[in-house]
Formats: sequence, structure tokens, C-alpha cells
Amino acid sequence: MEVARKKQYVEEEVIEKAMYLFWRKGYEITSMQMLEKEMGINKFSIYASFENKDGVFLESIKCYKRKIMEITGDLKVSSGGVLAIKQFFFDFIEFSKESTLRKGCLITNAANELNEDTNPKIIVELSEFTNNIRSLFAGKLRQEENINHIEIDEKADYLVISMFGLASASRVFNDKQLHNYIKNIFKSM
Amino acid sequence: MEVARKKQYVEEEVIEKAMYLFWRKGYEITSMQMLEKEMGINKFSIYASFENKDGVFLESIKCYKRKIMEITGDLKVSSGGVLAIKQFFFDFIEFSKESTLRKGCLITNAANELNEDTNPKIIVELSEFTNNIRSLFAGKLRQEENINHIEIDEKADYLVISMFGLASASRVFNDKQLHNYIKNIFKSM
DNA sequence: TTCTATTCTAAACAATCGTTTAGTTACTGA
DNA sequence: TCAGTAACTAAACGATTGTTTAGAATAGAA
Repeated sequence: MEVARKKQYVEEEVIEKAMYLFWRKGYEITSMQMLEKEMGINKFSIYASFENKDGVFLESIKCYKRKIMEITGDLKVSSGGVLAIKQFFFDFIEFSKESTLRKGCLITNAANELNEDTNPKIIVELSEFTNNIRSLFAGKLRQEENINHIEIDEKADYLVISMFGLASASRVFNDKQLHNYIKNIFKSM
Repeated sequence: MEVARKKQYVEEEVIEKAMYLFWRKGYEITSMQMLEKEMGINKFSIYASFENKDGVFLESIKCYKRKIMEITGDLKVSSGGVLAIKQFFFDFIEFSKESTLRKGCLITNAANELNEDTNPKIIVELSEFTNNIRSLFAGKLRQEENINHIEIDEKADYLVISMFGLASASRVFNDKQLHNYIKNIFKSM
């Protein structure tokens, strides 16, 4: 492929802007027109770089995953067991904050928009995300001394669903309620 | 107002059909064209009875509330304290079942679709629903003997958010995971 | 039966949806 | 310097969005 005119944008940069738009508005409401304005590039360029709307969304999910991994980065190396997970929960709801309105979690929001016509590629991306979080939690739980190994999978599942619920609830409930919720999640752990 | 030609449909009946469509598809995806087909009446009749799309959705939410009240009806009269709430959680996820696909909760789904342009009337309807559930749970908790009265509000809040999370999670996780989740919710109660 | 009020059908409305394309601009290798 | 190629702008595509409207059908009152 020969070199001609250079791209006037960096794909990693414009997809981050798209990601935040999808996050705030949701998949359905977000239109190509809005993406055009938010990403600061022409529709032609969007289609050239990402194929179509679903392509932009898929890359947005991957971008979101990278952001989450920045938070969970500490989680992987540090010790702390269950308490480290609890701290991640607090970090996670702070991460979803935007002025007064909460955006929840891009993944959770997308999961709640699912229907029988949803692009299978998107479904795969979503379930991969929950699998990653699950094994991350399971790894942390194994640091605990007094834990039955059979219980680890169950507890990890419980924590993943709790986090899913927390993300969803964070769109409607206030800080005090959410902190109280986290406190209760870990009461039985 | 004089009587002329009679309505060929019952509003309570067609709104129930609309409610199930919104529940399955979500607010944004559901179009007037789809509503026309599902409700079995012409667009003109829909607008005559419910003003506009938001009007149909608002009535659908009220219809959904009535359905939920049928489940919680037992909850109000019977005793059983926390255990009664737990049973309601199980009933609730069964209620959201539809063949293999789960529809979650109409209210929760709508809450997850919220953005800064959402019709305020819809937001009011949603928060009223959570308030009703909260006071229902608080009433049940007061049946428990060994409970601090200051704790009741906190625990009721915790249960409401857990139910919200359960509804949201039920769209992605399987029966076994959800039952495990419910078990863990009540472990600390 | 005739008049009038209401509900029906069906077509049309402007606006927007996701996507494509024609034509211009900008860069590079020869 | 200039031909070749990729990226740009901007307009257009058909389909569908929520909403409205013109005209036919139907009912009860006079």
C-alpha cells in the first residue's frame, strides 16, 4: 500500500471520545451524526477506520476494558484478598462518576440494552469482560487463608453479579446508598 | 361529549401488549410501527388514547407496577420477615423469565436507558417504584424481632439495590448463578 | 332516515437513521 | 515537478423515525 495523504487523526484518540459518548448515551441513542461531532472526524473517516457503527462500538468496548484494567492493575500485583476487591468496588463507582449524572458501566449498560437482534460479536465482548473480572476476583479470593476451594467459584460469581448490580444501581441511587450497599455485600464474605 | 362510533379495543388490554413489547425490546428500540402491530390498533388510535410514545410508555410502566403488586400482594398480608422477602426475590426472577431469554425488569431496564434527555415524567415513575418497594421491605423487616430500628432503613435500601442488581444481572447470568446470588444477599441479614 | 360526533384506515409529513459515493485536497515516490 | 494514491468534505442514498391529517365507516340522537 502506497503512502499518500496522511490521516489527520489518531484512531486511539477518536475511539476514546466515541467510547465516552456511548457510555453517556447508550448504544441505541448514539447516532453516527453524534459520533461525527464527538470524534471530530467525518463520517467517511469513521467508516474507513471502523467499518460501521457496530465496529465503532466494539472498539469502544475494548477501549473501556483498557481503562478498567488501569484500575484493576494494582489488584493483580498487590495482596489484600477480599479487602482489595472491596477497594476496587469503591474505585469502580468513582470511575463511573461524571458531574451529577452517573454513567454506570459501559458493559453493564450495553448488557441491559441486549435483545434478540443484538450483534453476536458484541455479546461475545461482553461475556469476555465478565469472565475476566470473575477470574480476577477468584485469584484474589485464593489469597484468603480460611476459604474452601469449592466456595471460591461461588463467591467469585457472587462478587461479579454484585459488581454488575452496583454498576446498574449507580445510575439511580446516591453515594450514601451505594456505599451502604458495598458494606453489606462484604458483610457475609 | 356525545357518543358516536364506539372504540373497538379496550385500553387496559392493548396497553398490556405494549408493556410486554417495551419489556422485551427496551424503550428506544420499540417503534410506533412495532407498537401498532403488537397492540393490534392503528397509530391514530394509539395517539388518541395515549397522546404519544412517551404516553404509551408511562401507561406501560403503570401496568407493570400492577403486575408486580400481584406478586407482592402476599408479602403485604403474610408474616415471615426477611424470609418472605427472600421468597419474593425468587418469585421476581421467575416473573422475568420468557423462554430462554430473560427480560429483566421493565423498571430496571428503563433506568439503565436513562440519559440527560429522558422525559422527567418517566424518571418520576421509576423513582416512585423503588420507593414503594423500599417501604414494602421496611415493613417486612419490622416483623423481625432482633433488629435495630435505625438499621431498618439501611437494610431496606440494601435490599432494594440488591433487587435492582438482580433484575439487571438476570439478563446475562444463568439460574444457578442467580440463585447463588440470592443466597449470598441474605447471608448477612 | 338523517344529522352529527367519534373512530377507523391509510397515506403523508418532515426529520433523522446508518451508509455510500462523487469530487476535492494533500501528500509521497519517481 | 508531477503522476498516483489515500484521506478529506459534503451531498445524497433509501429506509425508518415519531407524528399528523384527510376521508371513509360506524354509532346513537333527533
